[in-house]
Amino acid sequence: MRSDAERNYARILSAAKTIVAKQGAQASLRDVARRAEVGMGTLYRHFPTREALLETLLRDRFEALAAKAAALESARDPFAALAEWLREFLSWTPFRGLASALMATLSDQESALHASCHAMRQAVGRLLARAQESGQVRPEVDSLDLFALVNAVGWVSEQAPDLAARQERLLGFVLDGLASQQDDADSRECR
Amino acid sequence: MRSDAERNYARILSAAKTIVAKQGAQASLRDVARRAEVGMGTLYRHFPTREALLETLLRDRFEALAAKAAALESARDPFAALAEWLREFLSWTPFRGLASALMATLSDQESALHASCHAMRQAVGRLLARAQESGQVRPEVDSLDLFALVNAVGWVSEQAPDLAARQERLLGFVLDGLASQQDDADSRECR
DNA sequence: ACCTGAACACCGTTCAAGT
DNA sequence: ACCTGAACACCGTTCAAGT
Repeated sequence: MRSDAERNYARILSAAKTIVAKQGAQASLRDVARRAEVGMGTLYRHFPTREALLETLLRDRFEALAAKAAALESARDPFAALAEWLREFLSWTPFRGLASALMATLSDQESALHASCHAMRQAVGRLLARAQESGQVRPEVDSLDLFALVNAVGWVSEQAPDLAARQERLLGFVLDGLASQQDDADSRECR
Repeated sequence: MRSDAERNYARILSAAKTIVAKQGAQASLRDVARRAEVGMGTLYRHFPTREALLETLLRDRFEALAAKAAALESARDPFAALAEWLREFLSWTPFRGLASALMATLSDQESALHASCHAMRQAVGRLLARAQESGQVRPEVDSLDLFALVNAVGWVSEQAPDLAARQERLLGFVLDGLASQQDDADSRECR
């Protein structure tokens, strides 16, 4: 990579980090180029799609989360390990629209973000399987359910500050819903 | 209302219904005006904001859902009644972005959609209270939790067709999470 | 190789000019 | 009273022209 290209690449990423944090995933790419003091064509040369740019902003974090999941595989309590990973996942909210961007990667197999997410999803899938083998999580739950629900909680938290404040609570409800149920529907009536 | 105004109002609504169903809540207002064969100023005269247009598209349904909730207040099983209302709520998916639009009304007290939603939220709040009084739902859940979580499930369903297919399943998990829990965290371990 | 920025086709919003 | 559509300031994307 030519030195001016390398410099521009770094400037764009730095600008994008700021602008996307402020404006969300739908931030103006023109604003990014302006802040990076770079022509629009330069931005497109380095990041052919908006998604490629977001992927570069997110990649490191996904790798870290995948590593965290791998580490938690040897935890004593598989359910607690799963819960801890999910809390960790939700604790990082780099910009509005993240939940939506992550869900979009499910359909779009070609995208850079899809690849970036895949290892992480595999790793948390193993955490889920362990929690199911130990009988703590309902056997019919799969990793898509889990990924969808945790992103749903993340999405809710993006919607309003007072909902962000409830994030742990809401995750708790969802986790209890995924946990093995001891009571059936009948016993719930008139207790 | 002058007769040409009345005609334009109806044409705009009809066009909006089609375009918004296709493009979602972020549909192009220009496309709506074009399809209605109306100038942009006419659209703005009748619907000063995008939200006002959406509110008019949604109002009847919200009233029906509020009425449904009121009717379910006298049901024998309050938990089943709540579950039925939530399924009914989720069964109607007029366009992408609905969940987001509904959540936005929470912060924006001035909006037309906020008013439209309020009666419905009150009504389902009473369903929730009944289910709590009967001991079927955890006492710490409030109606904002419930509204957030049901919209979260609706949002997930907007993200991909195979997630829409899981909507009932996901709602089931969430409902079980809100239901009174018989087991505590310790008893979940190594069962 | 890489960068620039004008060009193009869109968009939301406003408002002078019409009837 | 209501309607029209051009005008304005944006946007994403492309690409001829430069170095």
